[in-house]
Amino acid sequence: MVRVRFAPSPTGLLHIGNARVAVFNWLFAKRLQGTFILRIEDTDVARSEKKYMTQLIEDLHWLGITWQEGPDVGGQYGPYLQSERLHIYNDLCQKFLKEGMAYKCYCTPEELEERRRIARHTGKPPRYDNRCRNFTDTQKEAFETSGLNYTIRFKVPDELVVFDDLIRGTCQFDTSLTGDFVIMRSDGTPSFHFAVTIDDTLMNITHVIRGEDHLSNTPCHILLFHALKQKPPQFAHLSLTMGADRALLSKRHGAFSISEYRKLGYLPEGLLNYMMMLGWSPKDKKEKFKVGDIIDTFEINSMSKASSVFDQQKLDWLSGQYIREADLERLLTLAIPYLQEAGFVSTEESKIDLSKLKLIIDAVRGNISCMSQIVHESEIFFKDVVISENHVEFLSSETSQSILSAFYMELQKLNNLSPEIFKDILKTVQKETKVNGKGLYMPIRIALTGREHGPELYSVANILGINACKTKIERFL
RNA sequence: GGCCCCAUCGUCUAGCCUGGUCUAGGACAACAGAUUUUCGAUCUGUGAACUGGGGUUCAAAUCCCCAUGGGGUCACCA
Repeated sequence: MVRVRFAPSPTGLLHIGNARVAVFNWLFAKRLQGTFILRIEDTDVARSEKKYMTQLIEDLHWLGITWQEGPDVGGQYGPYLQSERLHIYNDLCQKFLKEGMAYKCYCTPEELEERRRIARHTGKPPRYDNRCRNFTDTQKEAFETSGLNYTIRFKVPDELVVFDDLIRGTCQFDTSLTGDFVIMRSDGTPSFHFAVTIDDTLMNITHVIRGEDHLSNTPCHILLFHALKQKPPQFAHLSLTMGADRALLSKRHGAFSISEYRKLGYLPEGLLNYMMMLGWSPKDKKEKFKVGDIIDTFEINSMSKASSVFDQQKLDWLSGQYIREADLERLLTLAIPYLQEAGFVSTEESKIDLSKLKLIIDAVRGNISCMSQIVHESEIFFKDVVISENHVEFLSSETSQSILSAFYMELQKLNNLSPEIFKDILKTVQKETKVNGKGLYMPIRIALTGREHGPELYSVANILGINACKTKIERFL
């Protein structure tokens, strides 16, 4: 039975990079009908916050990712919050200490930092020098009675660690180059390395799928698995996602948190699709695909080894594609909160003209990539748009005036408007003014909307209605 | 700096494992044309890449080595 986990630390918002790791874990589990587990690594007391965990769960659910075991749903291998498992780490640590696999280190953070600084300065690797490892008994006793704070470090044995990575193939590390690392901090909380291996063992994790930033940590973990007398799981290290500057994707690259995208009104299936495109592609080479359709073809070893650059433009394109074919009722539901916030429609849903709204959404959906853009696109239907000076000038030109007045005359003959009627009267205006194409449409578009871009003019006029059209044109005659 | 991973159009990628079918395919973006009597949307098309150097081979994007470049890691963060 395949068991995989996504193990974020609740120290910030879930962003594209992390979420992508969750997605591939989830996909892998689905493909092999395994179990997907959510484990929260909140051992960093200073930075972990409950609200981030809540948000993280919400964001994952929004994307459509579900797990069989986790802090919110329970499971037989719990608890799934590392902060609730401290006694486990502690017991094991005592065992390590007793068996001589670990030792107390009395170096202070300041000393360590200073030594690292010097090492870096002299071009040496900034690793721990294992100095507390071989204290004599009298030295140990002296420290013991001193009451000084200490951390507990793992005695890293010198060996050549070899493992097969599902994505990268055989990887080798010489651990004599690795310093003894901390497994228990002076405040009694476990370090990442320690907690991870213990939990992966106790939770029977069969495959560890994580970012490539953990590749160099893997030998440390394998050593710990050995110390725990456990067979290490299979590893798969995913390529990383970078920003446009080729630096690891992070907050400073902009709005990359999942909740941010949600707030902007991206459709979750679009975002999910995009994240899967980073490092993987389906056999049929389609860019747009539904998760359900590709699960059976997913092979983790076919994933790209090279890191990829996050491309907002492509996300926008893909997301736009989903909006174009989304169910109109669904878009309506999604759009209403944005329109309410903008003050375009009533906060009481019963007072909203839903059929008109649907017309509007259908008219503008081709021009947006996320639902929040509906506000800008539909503003022309709800507000008297301010016309810029350039446009005023443009509309007062001789040809513009002739078109506008001819158009107005035609409107006067009518009681109502439809896309067809609009096209008909434009035909008449064209004949009268001898202007066609862009020259004919642009003055009317600008007079009606105050913009050069927008939905098809006939649907704009149709939605506006005959009276609004008349008054808007009157202003420029 | 040591160690590790990686390297195809500007970007995401196919091809690489199992050399020949690759004058390297697709998508985003860019540009051009068509269509819409309109901008946009849509459709069609164009330009755009095997990092460099050595090998192996009849033949290398594909296998090997070196160089270069990028990234990661070496924390009482995860």
